[in-house]
Amino acid sequence: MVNMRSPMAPEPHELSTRARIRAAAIERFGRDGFAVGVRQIADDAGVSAASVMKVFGSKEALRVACDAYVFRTVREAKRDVLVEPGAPGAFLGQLARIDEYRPLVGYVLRSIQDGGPHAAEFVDHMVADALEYIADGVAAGTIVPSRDEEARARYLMGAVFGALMLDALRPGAAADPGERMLGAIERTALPALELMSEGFLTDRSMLDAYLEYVPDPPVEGDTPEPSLHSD
Amino acid sequence: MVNMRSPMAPEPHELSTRARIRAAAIERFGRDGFAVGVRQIADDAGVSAASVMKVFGSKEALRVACDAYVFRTVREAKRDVLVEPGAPGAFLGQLARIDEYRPLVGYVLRSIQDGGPHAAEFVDHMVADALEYIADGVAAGTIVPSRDEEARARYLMGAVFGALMLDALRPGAAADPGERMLGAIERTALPALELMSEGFLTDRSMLDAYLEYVPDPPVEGDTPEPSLHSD
DNA sequence: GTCTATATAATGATAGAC
DNA sequence: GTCTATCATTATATAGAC
Repeated sequence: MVNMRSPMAPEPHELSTRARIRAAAIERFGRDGFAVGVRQIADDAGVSAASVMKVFGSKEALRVACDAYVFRTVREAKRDVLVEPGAPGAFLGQLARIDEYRPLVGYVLRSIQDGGPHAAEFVDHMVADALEYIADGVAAGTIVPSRDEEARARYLMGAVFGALMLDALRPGAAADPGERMLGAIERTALPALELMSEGFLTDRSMLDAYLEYVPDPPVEGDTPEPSLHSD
Repeated sequence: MVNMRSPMAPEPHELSTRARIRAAAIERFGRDGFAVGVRQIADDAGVSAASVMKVFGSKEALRVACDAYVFRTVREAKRDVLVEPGAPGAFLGQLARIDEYRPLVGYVLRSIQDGGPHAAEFVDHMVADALEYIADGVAAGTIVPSRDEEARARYLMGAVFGALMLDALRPGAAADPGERMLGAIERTALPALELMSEGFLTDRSMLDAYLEYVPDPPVEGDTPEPSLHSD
């Protein structure tokens, strides 16, 4: 295993004040949203609100620091995951470790829910990454090609975060704030895998009707005819 | 056609103060989120902030009134849509009318993003409705059955709202706040229909691996065997 | 009923002692 | 560097004139 420590605790015995505040902020922002006060974060970190301002300068600067840390850590984690080949066993093995990244995923989800430029950057980068992985799968023959790969990658990203968002709203979800991540994956994995493996509609009449209604993809740029058309 | 007027303007020539404020609040809440101030809503409605408070009592009460109105209107709209049989032509015909409901959909999306009990109620009801429609499709043979219908209905709802959420974040989306709804549908319909009609993975090894990993659905309560099973 | 003016509470941010 | 105490702003909400 490449990385045993939790991504939230770079030094278990002692963290710098800056790192401790940042970890508390990621946790709070992810759990309660960005409207949470600096005093709450300061309390969680065991310092005063004035110290938070001294260290980071402003609440916005604190958020930017959280963004940068989450962005970098998630990126490294994804690289680690992709070192393993895409066999189903490895896929399931990674699932068991995802709880370590629960605060990070919660932060990203909150950022997307909040909207704004921070979220747009997160999303654009994740969509770009997903496009690469999906292209590899298409080339390897494990993934069905799409008429608009970018739109599909974006849709799948939206499905992932939308499922997490709605799972957090299910009856009795607010009671246990620590549980979320793995439980949400488990409740989401089955329908997602079913949909991806077995589909949803039994025939293509809806898709064909739409393709006739809009012959070429409504994307702004290019790719009007993917190479896989055979009619 | 059952309802030609926009659902936001019950009386084009003159609205009551209460209805005018409520319409402005739905628009603002949906566009900018619930952190928007009462002053902004009052300005949009052409009244003072004090009048808003006089009429509704509090900002929370205003939001509750908006919730109730949106909930009721969306419910009526869905019933109108379902009067038509589920043919692809009717489906596409309804798409052309969805822009009328853009403020309502925007409000619901914001409510879900915001979280809390309001959103939970919206979602639970929509999932329950989706369960019915999907059950009809499964019975009619147009929809593939699932091992956990409720989890799938919830996942599909999450995919819809997640796609809308991410579409609002795409590069250059904030510039034209009025465009959103139909454009988002168009950019989302193709990958959604592809996924539902043609699937995503070319074989079932991932799904089978998951089913071996977790043989029975991880739902908390009941419905291990819905009555529509025929085995 | 609608307004102006104000009360009250919470926020981000700053000053200055230690 | 960290704290207590405070400022300035903004939010919801209220009081009272017209």
